[in-house]
Amino acid sequence: MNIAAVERDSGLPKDTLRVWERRYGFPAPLRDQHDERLYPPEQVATLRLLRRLVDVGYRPGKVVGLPDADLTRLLERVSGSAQQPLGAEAREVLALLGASDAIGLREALGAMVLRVGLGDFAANVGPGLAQAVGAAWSRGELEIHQEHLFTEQFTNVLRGSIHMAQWAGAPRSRPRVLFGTFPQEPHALGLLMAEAMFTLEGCLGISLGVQTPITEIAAAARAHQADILALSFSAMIPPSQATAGLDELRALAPATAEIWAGGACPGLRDKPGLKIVRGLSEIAPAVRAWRARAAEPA
Amino acid sequence: MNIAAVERDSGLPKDTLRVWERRYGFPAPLRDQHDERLYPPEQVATLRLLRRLVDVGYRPGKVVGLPDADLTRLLERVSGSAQQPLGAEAREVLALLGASDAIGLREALGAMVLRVGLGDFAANVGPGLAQAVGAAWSRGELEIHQEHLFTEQFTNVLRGSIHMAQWAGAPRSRPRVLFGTFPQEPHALGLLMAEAMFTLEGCLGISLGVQTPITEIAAAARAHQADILALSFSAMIPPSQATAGLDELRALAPATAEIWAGGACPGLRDKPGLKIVRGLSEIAPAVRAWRARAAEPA
DNA sequence: TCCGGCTGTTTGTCCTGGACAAATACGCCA
DNA sequence: TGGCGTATTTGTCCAGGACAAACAGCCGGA
Repeated sequence: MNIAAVERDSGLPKDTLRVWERRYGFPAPLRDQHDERLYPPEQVATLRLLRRLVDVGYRPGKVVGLPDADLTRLLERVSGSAQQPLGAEAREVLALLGASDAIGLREALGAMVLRVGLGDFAANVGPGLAQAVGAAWSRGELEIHQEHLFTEQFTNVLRGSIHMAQWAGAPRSRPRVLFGTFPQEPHALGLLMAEAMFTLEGCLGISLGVQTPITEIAAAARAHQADILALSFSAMIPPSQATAGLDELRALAPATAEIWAGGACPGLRDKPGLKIVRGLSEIAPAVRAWRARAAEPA
Repeated sequence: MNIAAVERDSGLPKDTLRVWERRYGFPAPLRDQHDERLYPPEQVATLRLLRRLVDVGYRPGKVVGLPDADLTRLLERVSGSAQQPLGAEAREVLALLGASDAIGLREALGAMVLRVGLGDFAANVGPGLAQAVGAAWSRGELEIHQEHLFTEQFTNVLRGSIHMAQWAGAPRSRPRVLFGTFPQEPHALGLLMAEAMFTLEGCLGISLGVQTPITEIAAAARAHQADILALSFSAMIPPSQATAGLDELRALAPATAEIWAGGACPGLRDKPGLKIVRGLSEIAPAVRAWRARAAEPA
């Protein structure tokens, strides 16, 4: 793999890959006949581990260069604290994915929504499933195509449920919420789960889908007279980019629109005009608080 | 805007921005107190125009450095030649997008499906709408966020219709069809329209979503015992990459699985084990032919 | 004991200018 | 007109230097 492929795969910018090599002696890629870096697959795998450790707060100088075994141990210590014993739902989903049973998977997910309700599903079960699938993938127990299958079926079930929720209950009302992700963020799952939570609260939601340029999110906020811009971040996105992008959006968006950011991206902080939503279950009370604020001055 | 922000916004890599400046004298960013590039907004807008011209085949050396008026004229010439008179549906959709009426748009698309039927919608109306929206965007009549809104609502309506179609009619049967796109191809619309056509023919469809690595598509073909691998290509993807990828997939996938490729990518050709589907309405007869072939040797 | 400010170190990102392979255009000949 | 070999264009890579922002560690005061 050449350096551009590794950048895509590991999420580490080319400059960082080169400077790590210079400073820490790792990665140590081979060279092709034209002296360009060629990364062996196992080094790319190690880089993925390092990326995750750095994301959770380890400093590169302390961990780059350590053998894989140590890195895995550190990661387990981190995720061990966050790791719950897998719920029955997660076990069922992993079993169906292992068997490549697409239809069974869709039916199982649909049944879960019906059993626990959309709110509980989107706020608790869904994130748990996504985390379990991601963890299984990073342990090598799932192939990429099985993760794709999960994403696809999960998306379908959630979209269908949101669609039904839009017609149920009271007619849609304010706040008008605009959903989107930044250009570097291709993951739609977090956005969809947030959309479900807002919809259940009776908000009027409009989604721009993933990977919308920041200037365009701001323009859409004006066009749709949005009250809230809801942005979703996965752990994949570098926190520095997320923060920089949020600052840029805050400068460009109308002052009447609040910006709410959430997701698995660590290191985000509240600022004037920017609200960090730490979990999906915070959305419902936050919407009620918004409505109280909106009613007050009137 | 610094160079990283411009890379995000224009889609042009940092290296390319610097080398254009060195070779063509444009962009000509200001410098901050630490000699780092600062791009004024109007240069970023010009870079977006250039990006689009390069994407449709112009060579950077010929267009970088030209004044904005010339670039706009060239862009108009490109989109003008492909322009057909707009149907009533397209005019309605463009009007709703212009008004940023998300709810009206969804209702209009839903009504279209009901009026002409899913098959006609997916095979004829849908591609026409997508083309009209793309053309309006390249003429500068639509903003990016309005195109995103269209994609999102179109996707929702189509997914909902496919979901209904799966429960209607005869129970799903072979061929088992696996849907996907190559890693460089992020567009899901073509794939969804194809999924609709196959579903209407009673096929058992399984989607991997977009941007699945080729090795993973092949692995999924085995896991799901797929009869047909359906790949979708937009005009964005370089034909050389598409051909190379299809050859690789043919080599990796099980011989029992046929590969069907379709979409707006020019220059694709039939080969042994590879079928090019030139239009969505070809899918129905092709599925019937597959079934006839499958029944014959038995 | 805890907290806020100060200082030294770490780290990511930017810089220049050079190089070359792949893609594309061009000229030539059949 | 169409196929083929050569010339040009173009994107991406390289090295090694620089510096600001983020961070850790220390210290003194409440």
